[in-house]
Amino acid sequence: MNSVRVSNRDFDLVHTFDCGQCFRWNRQPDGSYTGVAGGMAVRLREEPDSVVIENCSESELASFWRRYLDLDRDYGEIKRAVSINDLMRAAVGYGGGIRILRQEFFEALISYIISQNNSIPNIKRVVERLCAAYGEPIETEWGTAYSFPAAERLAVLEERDFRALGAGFRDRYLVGASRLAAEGALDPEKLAAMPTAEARAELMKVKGVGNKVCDCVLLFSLGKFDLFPTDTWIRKVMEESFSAGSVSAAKSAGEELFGGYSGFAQQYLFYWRRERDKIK
DNA sequence: CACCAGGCAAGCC
DNA sequence: GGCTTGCATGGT
Repeated sequence: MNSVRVSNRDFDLVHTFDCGQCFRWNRQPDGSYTGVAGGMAVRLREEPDSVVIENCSESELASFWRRYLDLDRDYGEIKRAVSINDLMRAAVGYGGGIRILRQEFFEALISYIISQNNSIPNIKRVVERLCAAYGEPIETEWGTAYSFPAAERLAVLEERDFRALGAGFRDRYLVGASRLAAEGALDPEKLAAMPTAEARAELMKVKGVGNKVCDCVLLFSLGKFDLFPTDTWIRKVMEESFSAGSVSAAKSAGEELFGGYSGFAQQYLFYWRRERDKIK
């Protein structure tokens, strides 16, 4: 099996894959992470001076994984820029190996619709069932993996099919979003090219996509780093540390404080605050 | 049993 | 614009 080696500078597998931005990267007993993207299944492993990507060729690294893993961005610069106070220095110190993945648009859209009023373990469970039921199988050395289903595949489903996967009341949103995407009404390249505010307005026309889901999709799949997705955890931390209590106040405060680095700051804060709560 | 989980739409004001 | 309520499902 071929593998490639990349720098581990500002890149930690636990931080990146368990910070909450993605739902389909799974930590293995040996500490490696397996996942699927771009129709490819790979395994990442940390070594003392590098990260090894297994089941990946140099050309696959160059054409896909380098961008997906955001390996060409200078996170040292980002971390300096968002370290505006003691809280942010603590959060950056805690999750300093986070990289914002460039996830595929349709996968992010469906996953974050499922995420609303849901718990992360349950989100992962439902997404995994969706892939096992409707994705393409990929045979690997560590078992059968499944790609995230194409929009065309999900567009023929009915509400009851999503309900059978445990999606609950989000079933009708998933039907609608899948059909819109399959029709080409949601073109990720067009959305990516739009100014952030316009892309938000466009994506929020989808039923089941509100402020928070919209921001997560645009941040985690289209690189709209000027967004500060504000969920219960971020609202909490902004209330505690920046006295911005409401969701809208927290979001605008975050975006004013961090500007084009809002998405990175949000992710350091989210990971730090949520892990801190877990330990207690 | 109640309450919460990476919220949202609809119905009010 | 902002506020309230119901919502499938699984966990504590």
